[in-house]
Amino acid sequence: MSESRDFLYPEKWLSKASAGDRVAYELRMQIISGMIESGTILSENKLAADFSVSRSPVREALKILASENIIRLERMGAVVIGLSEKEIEEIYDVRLLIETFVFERLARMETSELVKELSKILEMMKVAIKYCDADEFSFQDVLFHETIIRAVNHSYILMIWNNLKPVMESFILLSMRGRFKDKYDDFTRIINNHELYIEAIRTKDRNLMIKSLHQNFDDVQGKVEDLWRSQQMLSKGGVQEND
Amino acid sequence: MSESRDFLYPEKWLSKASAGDRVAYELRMQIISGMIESGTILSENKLAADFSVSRSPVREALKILASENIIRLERMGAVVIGLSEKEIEEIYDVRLLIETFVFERLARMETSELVKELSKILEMMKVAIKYCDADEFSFQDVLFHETIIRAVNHSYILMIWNNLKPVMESFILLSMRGRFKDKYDDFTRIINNHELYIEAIRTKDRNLMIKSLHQNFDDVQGKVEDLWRSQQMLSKGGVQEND
DNA sequence: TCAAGTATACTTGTATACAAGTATAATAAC
DNA sequence: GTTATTATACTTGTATACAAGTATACTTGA
Repeated sequence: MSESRDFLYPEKWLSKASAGDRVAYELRMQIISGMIESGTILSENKLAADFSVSRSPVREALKILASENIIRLERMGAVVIGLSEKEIEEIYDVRLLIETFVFERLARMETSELVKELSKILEMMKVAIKYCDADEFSFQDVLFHETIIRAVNHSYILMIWNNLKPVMESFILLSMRGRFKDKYDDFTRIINNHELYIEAIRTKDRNLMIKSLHQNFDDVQGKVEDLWRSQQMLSKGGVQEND
Repeated sequence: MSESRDFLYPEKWLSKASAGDRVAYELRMQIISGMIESGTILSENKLAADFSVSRSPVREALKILASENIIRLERMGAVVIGLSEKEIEEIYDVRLLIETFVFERLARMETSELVKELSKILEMMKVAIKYCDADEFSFQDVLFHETIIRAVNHSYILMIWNNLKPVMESFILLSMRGRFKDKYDDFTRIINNHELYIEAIRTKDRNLMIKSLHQNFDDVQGKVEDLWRSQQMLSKGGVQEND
């Protein structure tokens, strides 16, 4: 296949990565981009040949991708699941779940340091836009949310994030690369939303946070209704001291 | 070390497991039980020798345990994290998060089949109690919650569960084994709580579900306050249609 | 032409070998 | 005695080899 680029995943992000990680990152990009179609059966030997490595790192990569739910390990071969609309919605459900959880914790913490950190990342994002660097922009975007999540110091919430992150990162990366071509003005909206998010954290305004979070999802995907449905789910999560 | 049993994890649950899985299951039990102390540095070679397998399955096991957050892979050796009070609270946070999410979905579904399934599992639990089979009881207990989660067909929520499950299972297993010795009457309470849970699903009574879920956590751990704190977190998760 | 059995070319899982890197300990220089 | 350097015994990551199992295709028999 004569692709314009040899690797979909930014090579400079792989400087210290092992061969297994490299295979995982690249394979993930190929799956999420649709370059490898859902339903395809992957063979360890074939992948090893394609990537010019032995089966060991390939096995490692397949285990990782299986834990991320984008492939399914079966008796014979690994079946590609990929990211359909359903999966993307589900990822948003989970992001909404954990970021809402995190926000509740933040509301009881000193957040001035975090706000400063986030502002810095936002500046970086602006620079990335200025120089049309989609990859850098995506990196900072993911970092923005990771920084918020890390701030509450919750190892099992972080565990969920770590499981979700690679898929999200790949998805955002592909999405942003597309937008830098034809929807350049989207980015001012994205920046505004992130500013809203920071403001929500600063003032501990829960509603503002939910709003900006939803708009952020919106920015990546362009769908609204389902997200607000999830949000309604959470809003019904109250219990009126029935004890 | 002259333990009364050679393996902590029930061997009959490992009938189709690979050597890597076996090492993971057993190592996890040893870590969670405290037999291997937090801070211990595990060596691949030493573990391979201890378990009489090669490094390949050991590496696999360490990767699994690292993704479950009970060890941390570093440059030289794997450092045991284990389950302190903090981690247990965090696991409960996550369970509360996902089971609440799941319940909201269930509230909009036909649940008669699920209720029937859960009733069956509950019967099994009763039999396990009758015959003092702590392992079987734990198995059914975990299955009970997994059945509920699977019912909503949400692959990314299931992904979180799959990551959490082994640690939970081990923890419950150890906890229940202890109770069958000295706190036998705890089990009638546990059964009651599960009946409450089923009733909550049947009648789609959210408050009842939250109540029984908390009592269930309570049953495993014996702590209340922190759980109700988490619950309060969720209850403040509402948004008043600010759009 | 069709059924049954066998052969073959796959598959996974595990063991082992090796290369490259890192910490510890022992030795040498001062 | 202290510091610097070398040697050694670890470590991880990757490649390769092999055993056991499974699906496909082919052959053999009717």
